[in-house]
Amino acid sequence: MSATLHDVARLAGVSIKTVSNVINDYPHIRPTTKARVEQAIAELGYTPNLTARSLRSGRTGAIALAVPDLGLAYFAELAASVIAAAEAAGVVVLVEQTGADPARERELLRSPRLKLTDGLIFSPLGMGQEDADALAVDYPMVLLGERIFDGPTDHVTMRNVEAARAATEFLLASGRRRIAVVGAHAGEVIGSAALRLQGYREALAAAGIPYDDDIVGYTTLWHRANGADSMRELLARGVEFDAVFGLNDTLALGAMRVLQEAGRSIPDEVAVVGFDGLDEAEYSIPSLTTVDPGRDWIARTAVSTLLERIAGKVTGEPRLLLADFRILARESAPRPAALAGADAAAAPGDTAVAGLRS
Amino acid sequence: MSATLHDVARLAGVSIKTVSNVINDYPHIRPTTKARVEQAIAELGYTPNLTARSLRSGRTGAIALAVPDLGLAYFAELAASVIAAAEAAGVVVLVEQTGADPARERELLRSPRLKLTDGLIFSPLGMGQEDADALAVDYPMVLLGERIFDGPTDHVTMRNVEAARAATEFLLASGRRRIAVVGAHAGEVIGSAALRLQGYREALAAAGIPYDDDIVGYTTLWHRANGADSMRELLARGVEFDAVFGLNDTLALGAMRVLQEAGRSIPDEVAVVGFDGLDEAEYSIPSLTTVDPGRDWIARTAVSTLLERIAGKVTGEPRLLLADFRILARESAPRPAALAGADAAAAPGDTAVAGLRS
DNA sequence: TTGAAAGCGCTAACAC
DNA sequence: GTGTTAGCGCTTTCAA
Repeated sequence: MSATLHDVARLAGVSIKTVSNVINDYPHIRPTTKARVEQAIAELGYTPNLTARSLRSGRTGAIALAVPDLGLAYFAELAASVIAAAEAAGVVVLVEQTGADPARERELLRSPRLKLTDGLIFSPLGMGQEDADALAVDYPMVLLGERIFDGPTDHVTMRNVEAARAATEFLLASGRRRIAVVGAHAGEVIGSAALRLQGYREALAAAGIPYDDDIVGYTTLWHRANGADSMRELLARGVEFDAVFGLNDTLALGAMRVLQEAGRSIPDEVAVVGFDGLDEAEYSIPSLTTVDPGRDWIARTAVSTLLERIAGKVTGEPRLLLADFRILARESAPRPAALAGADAAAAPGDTAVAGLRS
Repeated sequence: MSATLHDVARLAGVSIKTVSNVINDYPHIRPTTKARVEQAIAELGYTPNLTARSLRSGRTGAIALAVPDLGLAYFAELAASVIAAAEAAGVVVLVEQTGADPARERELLRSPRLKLTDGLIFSPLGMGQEDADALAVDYPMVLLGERIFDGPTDHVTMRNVEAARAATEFLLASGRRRIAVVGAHAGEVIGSAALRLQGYREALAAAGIPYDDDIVGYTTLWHRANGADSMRELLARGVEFDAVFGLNDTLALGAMRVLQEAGRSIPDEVAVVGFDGLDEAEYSIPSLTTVDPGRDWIARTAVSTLLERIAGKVTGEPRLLLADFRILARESAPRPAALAGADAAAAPGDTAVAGLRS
């Protein structure tokens, strides 16, 4: 089978310690010895056995990422970013799907399979604030999302309230006054839906516009079908609105479809804004104005934060790290003239409107 | 730190072998002994150290999945299916992204990081037939996709030619005669684009319709923008067509957008069919008729085949395993009456039209 | 600058 | 039925 340190040492005529030193770039090795060892390594095609190294060192060089489902575009793109960031740091990513099931999420936290990794980036969708204690695990962990706050671990997330408020203000600045919402969750206090709805309400309040629950569509899930169903229900009820704020892009795309079927022109009759900055929002018809909540920054920061904890470089209190956001103005809700000055660097064809320091 | 077998053995007053026996469900243990050990395990919160077990047993309980990019919907959905299938089998999945770069793909095959896994499910997009030899690795591997055939490993893939031919025949049966293609690759012989184009040509030939390269759009990538660009170019050239076959769903969705911008009604003036059976094809406007190439079966089969090789249950020649496909008829190209009898079980709202035994 | 040897936590012969 | 023991391949004191 595969060659071991002993094989290399024997061939090079040195001890395994010397070979180990060469592999680990220990500085004080005589160049001739080093050359001889490297020659032997090449000759045998030796690669270190990472399992053995892990057992000895206590580090695996792998991290785990737990998301609800890679079939959900947001989490697929998040995972892509996390894996890319991890690779740049030389670690590998083990991906788990929890199906947004709180029981499976809790179970995952205690799973022995995590022993194969040095730490976990955890994006729960089923667990809630009442499960905060379950996050007190004995391995490094970084929490994502907005299901649980003030937990015992580092937490990297987005500015939901501010970003949703900015999206709403964007519509208000466009002259819209009856802004429907798609994707609210009844009774939720924290969680993406509640926080984004709060931002929406803050913007309305600041503009002196009363909140009207009649134009708020409630859904349980955030799939495209839910956005479509919710919009159908709004139309069926005959309520009036001149804009729609989809609490995520998928909902907004579903709602947009139904609006078009119903013959409402976008953005003339109804402007539509989503949330998530999904790649596909750029290619819908019409292209979807959306809030990029800083997904890529979140991924990179989650990885670097986790690796710092693993390395023991940071040992203080759990930190809350918040990403910048920006509004990507597209066809479904063009940038109002009033916000023209707020332009900033953005993807070609996009117009960045707002951003906060993290 | 974490408790070990020794700790448990000491607490239970037995040897570590007995503890090991209990953990591994060795049958011949006295019930009282077993109970005592289990009590000690619970008391200490013992979980086995999988790294140590791996070193000893030579198995890690993890497999690797290498795909181009999780940002591509097809691969995200494939990964979701693979992870689900692996979890059902009790193994965990380490996901690598190669960016479809042939150099990175070749490098990955020799990466020591794979030592952390028992085998690899590899979906190359950059490597080609000329790299077949590079697939001769010394660990179990299952190949996906259609970049390389007759390689030294098991290969699980779809019936590209037959499925594309069926999609084209579906359009022909609808009375379409000028079927444009979006996403062809110039000079390619194998690979998804070439095989699907071949199926298209076979269908035309069987129907006695001459192939016309003027209505075949060539692209390098298969993103939505490429489908849009390709369609724009077709429209600009003023060529006539009454249907479009997108060589994947993403291309078809991009093309559909441009058709709508140009005022061509779908499916009346132009029928559109995609390929991949992506979830999002069901929610576009109009919903997209597409070929489900059996992605879920491919994922499950890849996992089970790999695990069989790992277990050494199978040792024969490399196998080629082909998935069934079916056409999901939707709004962009309704099922022609001539194919009405071919209906079969399918997702609600879908109409399955064709399928082959694997 | 290099070597010898212990041991990470577990499994699996082999003994009793 | 249960205990002893020898490693899996590596890192890491400690000596030389």
